[in-house]
Amino acid sequence: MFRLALSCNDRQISKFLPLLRAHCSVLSAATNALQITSEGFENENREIDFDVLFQSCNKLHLVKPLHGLLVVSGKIKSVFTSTKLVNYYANLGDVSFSRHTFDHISNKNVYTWNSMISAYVRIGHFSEAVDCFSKLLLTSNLQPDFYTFPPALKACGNLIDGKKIHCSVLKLGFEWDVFVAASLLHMYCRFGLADIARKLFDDMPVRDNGSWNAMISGYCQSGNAVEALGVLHEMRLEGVNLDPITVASILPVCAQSDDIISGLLIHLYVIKHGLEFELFVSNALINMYAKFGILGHALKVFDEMAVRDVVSWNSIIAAYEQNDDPITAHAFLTKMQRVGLQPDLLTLVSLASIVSQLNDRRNSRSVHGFVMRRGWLMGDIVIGNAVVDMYAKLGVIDSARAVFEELPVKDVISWNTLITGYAQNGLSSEAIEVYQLMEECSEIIPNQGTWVSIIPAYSHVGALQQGMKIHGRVIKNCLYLDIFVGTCLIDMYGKCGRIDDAMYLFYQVPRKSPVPWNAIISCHGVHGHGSKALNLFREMLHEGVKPDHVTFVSLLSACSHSGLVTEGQQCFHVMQKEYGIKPNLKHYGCVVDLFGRAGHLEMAYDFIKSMPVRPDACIWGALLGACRIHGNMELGALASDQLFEVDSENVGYYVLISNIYANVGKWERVGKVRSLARDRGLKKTPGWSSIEVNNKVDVFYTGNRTHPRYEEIYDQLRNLTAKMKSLGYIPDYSFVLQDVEDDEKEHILTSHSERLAIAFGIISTPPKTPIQIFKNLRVCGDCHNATKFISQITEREIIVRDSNRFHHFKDGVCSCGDYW
DNA sequence: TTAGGGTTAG
Repeated sequence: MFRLALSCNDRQISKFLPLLRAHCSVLSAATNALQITSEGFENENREIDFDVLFQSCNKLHLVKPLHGLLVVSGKIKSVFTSTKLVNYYANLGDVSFSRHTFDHISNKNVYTWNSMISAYVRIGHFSEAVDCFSKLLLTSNLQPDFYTFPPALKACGNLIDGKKIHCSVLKLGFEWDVFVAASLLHMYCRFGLADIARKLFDDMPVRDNGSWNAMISGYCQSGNAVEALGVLHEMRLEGVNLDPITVASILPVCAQSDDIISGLLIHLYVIKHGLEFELFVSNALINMYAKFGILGHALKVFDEMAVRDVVSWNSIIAAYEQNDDPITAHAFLTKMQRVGLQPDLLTLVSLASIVSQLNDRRNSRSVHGFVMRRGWLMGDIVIGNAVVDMYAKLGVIDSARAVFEELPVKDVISWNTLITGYAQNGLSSEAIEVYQLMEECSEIIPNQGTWVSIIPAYSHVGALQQGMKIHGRVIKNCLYLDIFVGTCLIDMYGKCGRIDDAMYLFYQVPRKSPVPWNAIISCHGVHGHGSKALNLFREMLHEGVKPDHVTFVSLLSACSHSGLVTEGQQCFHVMQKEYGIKPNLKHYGCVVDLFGRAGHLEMAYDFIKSMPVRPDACIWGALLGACRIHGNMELGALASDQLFEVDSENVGYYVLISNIYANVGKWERVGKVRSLARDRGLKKTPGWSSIEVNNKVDVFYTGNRTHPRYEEIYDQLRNLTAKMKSLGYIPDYSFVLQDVEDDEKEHILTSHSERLAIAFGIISTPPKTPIQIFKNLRVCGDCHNATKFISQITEREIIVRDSNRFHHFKDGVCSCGDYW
């Protein structure tokens, strides 16, 4: 409309005015004012009274067309009037109209420029604001004033520009203007030069609340929580009262530094000084309580608010979403829409997480569509990353990848999200590939999140050498004392068989939280060092660290791997009685495993029957696994019946039960189970083993003949088998699950993936050096026996990690004592 | 007649 009006000639305009008046005539007071003004416009060649015009046109939504008419006819002579229009459009959020207006003002003054700069800043278009500021300096003959600097300082994107602006401030003598000074303080803090800010602050002749707030929020935004609280303390000592802005700045600091006491005291101050009905304050309180996990307090603040904006709603939604209550979070979202508030970008960020927590694949598509239709996916990286994360968590990793590829800008979090997505869906090789692609982008600098996502992927495929390289970089970045990175490294060394290194690292990292303890206990567990795991648990208690539910999973599983039945039972008891931890299905599964592995199959079954919750597939799976080890076909059949009722999709269980039948030669039943699996469209997970030689991971599938050195590998295996037999090795055909002749059975056993990997290790590493391999499923019993012989013949230490635990072979024996 | 310092995020 505006553009249309600009292209009108005088005749057209005079035709348009009566239409305008006719339109206005339906509205009384405003219309009168408009009528008088526009008559004045028509009859007299004088400047229009814009204030009157504004008031009336604003109500009628007619500012734009009138503005067009007035500009064209040259009625706006005063630069103040036209600049006012720049601000008018900016307040409407229509910065392109502001710019259009701005560009048509021929006699701009500094007020005009200031208005344009701050219009850009207000909507966050900082680079345009900086451009505008530079043009003011370079192309106009005007000088900036003290209104120009605060928005310019807010907009500047780097320290160099910031310092230039500071010079300009000094030259013009605005340094001690409280507004300009606060902006300078904030700018220096933002770019990590808090000491320069502090010096300026100390030198200020006059300080107001804004100066103190700038210091506090500056410290806070550069991550210096302690200093921020320090400034707050000084402020109190000088008798300055906190205003709503101080409170809204400091509350996130309390949350960030986990300082509940300060948070509560500030809330008390808020109530005492009547600040509790300030919107920003309430919103900040909700967020703080949510971070502390005190949802009751967050809800109380929310309930008592007289006015709520979209931030309030987003905050209460995120509070529940981030505290594992997606259902309540979603209920708030529905309420928010019911009161007529439109969700914004951050609402959708929460919704993406809610949908993935609810495992709701159908609605994930709607979220994606909604975000795309609004154009947010292309414009904002946070929502883009949230959508990638949503798909990854739902296991729809191809969609996650597709969204990732389409993001116009990718930051380190986008990459970390995708790497974690692959790793957590068991696709470690893909995770590693993506990480390597990321390393090729020079503009992306890996951070803590990157290490936490890539280290587990390396440890999953047993790439110790690659993992150690990452360890080196972590040390360089001083992140080795970070609890999360440290724990990943402990886990990696443990899973790669380097338990001493894991222990060394464990004693370096902070150990106040149970997280690193859980990792080291679990490491000892999978190595079959049950007593050591129990000792570590006692040490943990001695150091005053409170165990959590994960600690007991690690501990129970450690006991079950080492056959410590009594100790395991005690742990299960202590967990409930002393620590008040209600057992979940994982704990129950460990106990079933504890009894089952030790051969107490009836005890395991009785335990399942006594459970207060419905057993899931893992529970029956544990019993079935135990039946496989101890060859109990009857109980195995019972377990599998129950299993297929709760989970008929997991192919592993079909394999287990068919193994039990094959073991006792019931080939007919084997055939039945297999065809059942086939009918349900399930394919057996192929077994593979991997080995890392010279920084490269080689993967072998059973019977694999595609490896470039396969002939040498099979030669090596033939030689070994001959030597093994002379030492008393007898192949155990019960591990061959096909009904074939004995010759063929021996060949099948020899080409199991674990044996191919071991043979490859023997031919490609120096004699007598240790070999470490990884198997994705459980190691086969015959291979276990064979490896004992191989370790004796080759005088090598052979470490095999399977999906269950470690087997450490040396001099013809295994550390697990054949208990696994 | 324009300005500072403020709450939510992957």
